[in-house]
Amino acid sequence: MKQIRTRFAPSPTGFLHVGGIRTALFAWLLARQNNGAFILRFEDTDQKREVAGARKHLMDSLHQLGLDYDEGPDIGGPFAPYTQSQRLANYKIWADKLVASGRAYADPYSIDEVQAYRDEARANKQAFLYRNHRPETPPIWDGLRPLRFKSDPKPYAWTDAVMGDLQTGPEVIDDFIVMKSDGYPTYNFAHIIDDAEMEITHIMRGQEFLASVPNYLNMYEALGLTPPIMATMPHVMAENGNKKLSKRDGAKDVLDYIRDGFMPETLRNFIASLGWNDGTEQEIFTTEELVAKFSLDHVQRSGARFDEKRLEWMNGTWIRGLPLDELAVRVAKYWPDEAASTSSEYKLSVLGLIQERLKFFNEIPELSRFFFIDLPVNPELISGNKQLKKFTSYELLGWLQTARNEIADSNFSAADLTDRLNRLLETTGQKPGVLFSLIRIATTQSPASPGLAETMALLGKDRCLERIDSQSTHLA
RNA sequence: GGCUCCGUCGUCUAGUGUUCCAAGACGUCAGGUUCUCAUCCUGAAGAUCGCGGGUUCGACUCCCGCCGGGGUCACCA
Repeated sequence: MKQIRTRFAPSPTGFLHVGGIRTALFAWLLARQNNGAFILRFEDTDQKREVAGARKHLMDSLHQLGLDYDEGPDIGGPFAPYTQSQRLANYKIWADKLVASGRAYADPYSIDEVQAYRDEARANKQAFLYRNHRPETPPIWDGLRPLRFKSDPKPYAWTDAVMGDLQTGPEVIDDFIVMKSDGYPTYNFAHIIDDAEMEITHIMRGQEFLASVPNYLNMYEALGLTPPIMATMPHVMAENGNKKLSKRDGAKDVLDYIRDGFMPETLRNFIASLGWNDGTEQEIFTTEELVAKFSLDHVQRSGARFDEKRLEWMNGTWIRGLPLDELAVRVAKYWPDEAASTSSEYKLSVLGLIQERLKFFNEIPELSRFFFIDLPVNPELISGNKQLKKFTSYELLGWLQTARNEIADSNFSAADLTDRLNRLLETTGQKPGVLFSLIRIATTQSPASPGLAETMALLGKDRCLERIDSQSTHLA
């Protein structure tokens, strides 16, 4: 059996959002699952749209998501180069073939003339077809005019690995441009040549190309090539509205998610779940499971909406599933500045306490800051507390002093603190909701914290007593 | 407008003719776990399967029409 070869072929015009990376992920999964090859190719035939730094950014995105490619612009491979602007000679050969066989001709019209035809079609509420204006005696192609495909309009029926059986009539076939007047090929032509020369077996691409497929089929015929298997992915839609996810509408760079502390495992799991499932009710998939279970015929035909809440939930699940020491390695650069001088043992303990409430790594500073520095006393924490605001400062101060005395000679193990805190409930006659809230606010100056005893144990006696004293001074 | 794809809880999905007055997950709400936040557990609300016709003993599942949404009709990909 022929080796399965898939490719991801972006144009270096910007970053990759979730919709874009999904196409890459599916192509990667199919290759890995079949022991095939995954290829990266840059489609840079429109120099005007090129964005500086986009190539590197694209490769970084793939690397950071763990979608390693076997052949590509930077690493080469048996069919190098993998950048279209470096393959101009290849396209020229095939274009000449087309001319020689009478299947391509120079476009004699000016841009304005073609536009006039287009406007006319639009005014008549018809689809524009260039071939309705196909010149009878086109000039010799000199490379300065666009070269057009002389299409052979006919109906097509084909099978898309995702969409199933599809068919169209001859009215969608047209004389599209093969070579632009600047000497570069169009995507429509170049990708066909490259995929053939690079022996690509499966083409995955977005739904926006579906309408062009019959034209490609027509071109494959004219070139005497066998089309690869085509798999059309439904769109990933933006959270609001009915539009597909796009940079214009604020789609986020996948690298931003990585930067915010979403794990690659999560991203792979989540992005795969947008439009694919294995037919069961499983939600969490390791990448190994994804590779083993992925299949094109389980890819959804309808568009999927991107839901960031679900992403956060999934990342939290992945974070909780990680061994503490491994999590520590991953979050190393997410600690607040104030943690710089603390030991890794201390940070590991903090991490142990906040692991279960972490949704993404960037939340670490706000969740952990009070473990590293003394936050200023914030009176609103008490005045805004439903339980505490009913009491006078005098009452609160009294309980705080009682508490201070009780814990002053504790060994500050979590167990001992728990005992003493329980004892305090009896001596003060207060509910935990009152007493513990008070102590928690005093020792953390934060609206929320991990369990009180564990938090205090980790903070240590000196810090706790000092903070209780600061709070007391404010109440007095 | 032509062509084309899609249409199950707010969201992601399960469901390929009789087991579905439709299942799971996220989110939401309520309760429990000696404080908060989170986790975990329990429960609730939430889709007349876009609408209307067929076919069939039986349809979310097949067929037709309609409606709604998307895509495309570039010397962009």
